[in-house]
Amino acid sequence: MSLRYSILGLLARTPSTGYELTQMFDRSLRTSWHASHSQIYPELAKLEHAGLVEVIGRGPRRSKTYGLTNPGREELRRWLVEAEPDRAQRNESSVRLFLTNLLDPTDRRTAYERDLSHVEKELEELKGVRRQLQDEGGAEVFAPQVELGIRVDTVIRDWLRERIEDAAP
Amino acid sequence: MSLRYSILGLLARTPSTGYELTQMFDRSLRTSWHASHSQIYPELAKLEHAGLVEVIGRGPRRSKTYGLTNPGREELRRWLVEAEPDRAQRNESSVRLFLTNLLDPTDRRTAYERDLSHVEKELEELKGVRRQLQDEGGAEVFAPQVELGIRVDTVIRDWLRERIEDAAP
DNA sequence: CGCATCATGTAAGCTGTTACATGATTAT
DNA sequence: ATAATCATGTAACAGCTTACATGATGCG
Repeated sequence: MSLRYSILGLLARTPSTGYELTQMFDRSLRTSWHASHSQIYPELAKLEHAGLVEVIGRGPRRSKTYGLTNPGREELRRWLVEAEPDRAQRNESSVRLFLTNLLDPTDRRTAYERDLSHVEKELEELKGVRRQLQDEGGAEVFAPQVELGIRVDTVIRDWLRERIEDAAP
Repeated sequence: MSLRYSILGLLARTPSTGYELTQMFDRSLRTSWHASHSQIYPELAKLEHAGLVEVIGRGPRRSKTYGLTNPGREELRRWLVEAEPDRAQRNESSVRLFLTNLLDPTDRRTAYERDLSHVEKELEELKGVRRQLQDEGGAEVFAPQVELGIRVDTVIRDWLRERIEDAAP
């Protein structure tokens, strides 16, 4: 159900086209929920059918801008506050971090180094976003979420550095 | 593919029955990858067919203990070291953490407090596991992973506390 | 003997991925 | 013109969930 509510959540902030939602999933939500356009367009159609979103404008190239309806806003609120969260996770990176310890020291080091450079890159990106938000000076709703991403990535980065040092001669 | 490799990873440590694997997914891997028995049994059958695991013993109640074959061990290594990681995430808790900021202050507080008590519980559990490992004194392979879980949960806990304080009068 | 738990499986339906397909608009 | 990117969709297949189904063993 997260796809559905992620879409409602993004539309709660700004009315958007399916194409724009696809980009937002790639940018803001990529560390929470991944979705591609082939899933987003059909889901938007279902949500419209259910009366939770509606087309509030049409632009060039047959683009349709969707916005939340009041029932949509209420349904999002209900899910966030009242629905029992599904804590089940499915995170390949985390599986890898878990299993990498089974490798021999050389392979382990290779794997951890690859992960480290990825996390370092992601950290830089997030810090870039934070800087941008600070420069804009506005009260961006998702600023704390960016901060959380930075802190989590920092913890992972430091842990990876320790693992690599432990493996050193 | 993570299910497949998670199973290979667990079997690399200890030969196990499908039932035992189901429990391990629930305990050790629950923060990385969730899987239920209805997925695990068919996957074991596929892995056996592919020659990556084999039945190395039979116990009471028709139980079958599976172990890794050499090709299985090699395939696990290949995946961990050579395969390009899929970084896409799909984590409902994270979606909730992200979208909760859209709620009005009262609802937001409710949602964050529910999350906080969940994380605090999970943290206590992980610290219990760490204590156990220390008491055993052995060199448990997954001790660093437990440590990482504790650090990540600590960061999330502190972030949630800040969010709740920010919302306070 | 009855209940809990161990233990394994299957099937229908939903969710997600990859690939295919098409057309509109803008920039060079 | 033509290439890039904007923009929306569909279809086949793989992965996952929920529910159904069955039987064995150990304990009180």
